[in-house]
Amino acid sequence: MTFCVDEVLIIKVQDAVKEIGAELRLANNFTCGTLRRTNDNDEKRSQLMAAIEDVMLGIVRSVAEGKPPVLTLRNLRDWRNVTFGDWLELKPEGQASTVEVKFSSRRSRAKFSLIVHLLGVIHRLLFSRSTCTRRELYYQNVGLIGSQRLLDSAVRDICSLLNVPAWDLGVTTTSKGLIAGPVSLIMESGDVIDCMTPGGVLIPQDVHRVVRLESSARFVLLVEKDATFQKLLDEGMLDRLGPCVLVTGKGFPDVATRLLVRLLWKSLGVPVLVLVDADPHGIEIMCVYRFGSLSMSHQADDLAVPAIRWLGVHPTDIARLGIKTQPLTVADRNKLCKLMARQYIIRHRALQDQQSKLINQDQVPAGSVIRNACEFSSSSYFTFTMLLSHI
DNA sequence: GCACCCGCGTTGTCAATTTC
DNA sequence: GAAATTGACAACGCGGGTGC
Repeated sequence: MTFCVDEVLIIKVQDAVKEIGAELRLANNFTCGTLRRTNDNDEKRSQLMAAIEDVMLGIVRSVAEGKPPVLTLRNLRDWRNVTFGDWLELKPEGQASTVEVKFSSRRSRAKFSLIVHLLGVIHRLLFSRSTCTRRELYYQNVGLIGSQRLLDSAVRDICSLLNVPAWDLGVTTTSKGLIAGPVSLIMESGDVIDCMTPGGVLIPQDVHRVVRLESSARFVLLVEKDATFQKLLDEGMLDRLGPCVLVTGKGFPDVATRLLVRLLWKSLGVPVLVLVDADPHGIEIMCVYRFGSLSMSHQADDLAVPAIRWLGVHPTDIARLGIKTQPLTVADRNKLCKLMARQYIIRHRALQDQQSKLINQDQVPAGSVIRNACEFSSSSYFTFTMLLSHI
């Protein structure tokens, strides 16, 4: 059988785009999307500062009345606290189970102090219209915070308490994702980030300040690993697949990457395809992009892209493509069982079937299929092509 | 007052990744 | 290899409630 790799790649990706129902755009037709109105910012900032002052006043009142102050937060670690529509969503106050952070309790006193300290820092950030990364916050007061993990947890709790995303509070995370392709990000400041750069560009950590996108892309392709991302660029896939945008979160995607993918999908209206390994972690990474995560369930409507299409590698591809495998470990099986209990897997029969297949065959690919496929030896290139032809 | 149990918070560990 | 980002879970210890 003669295989023309270029044609298969191009035709099959186009088929996927058509199948999803999006309109294909001609290469020179630019799509523009306006994302946010910046004149809302001052009003929102004032509201947030008032909300923080209310929390502080509540604490002061408790102390004045001789009562130990308590912060009541929705529990962000309980799967029973999220509902699933198109993505994971934290139940509203009154319906979600809560945790109480009490100053009177020896266990939670440190957390209480940290949250109050951070509320003060955030108030100053809002007042001065500045931003700060979590890492910067951590190093500003290592003694009080203790560990980066505690800080992350406290920031998430504050977001849940105030019911706003962290970027609205001026707290950002250092981004690690990359983007490449015919897309320009126009920032609030007027700066333009051109992503048509060899090797891609680092996704800005202030994605929330992107006010406009311009692109001729017909689809967005998410890849799990940076090695795959670089290889696809080196092989000229941006041209060979047609105008498209490549994005990688380098493993589990950070907030900025997820936010940008969501913005690309919403503003350009193009299909989003994802390429991950056929192992429990690959599936979980795909689910984080598609449905959001538990601990960020209070911000999922800004981060989840429910229209994402799983391009592969599917567990059903393992036998069909003759991929080398190794037995599932106990940890793999445990991970799969927990994944299968999640609402989004239960609701999506196709995902459930793929996971069942993985458990039943008791095999996962040996090593990274995606990475190996992108080494582009004649046989692995064939494997990669077959994956795309499967969509 | 003591023993027991449950829930919660913290810590450690593991998974993916890259950079230095 | 260490340190950084993200995700999750298990184990442990402590506090508080309950029953005797």
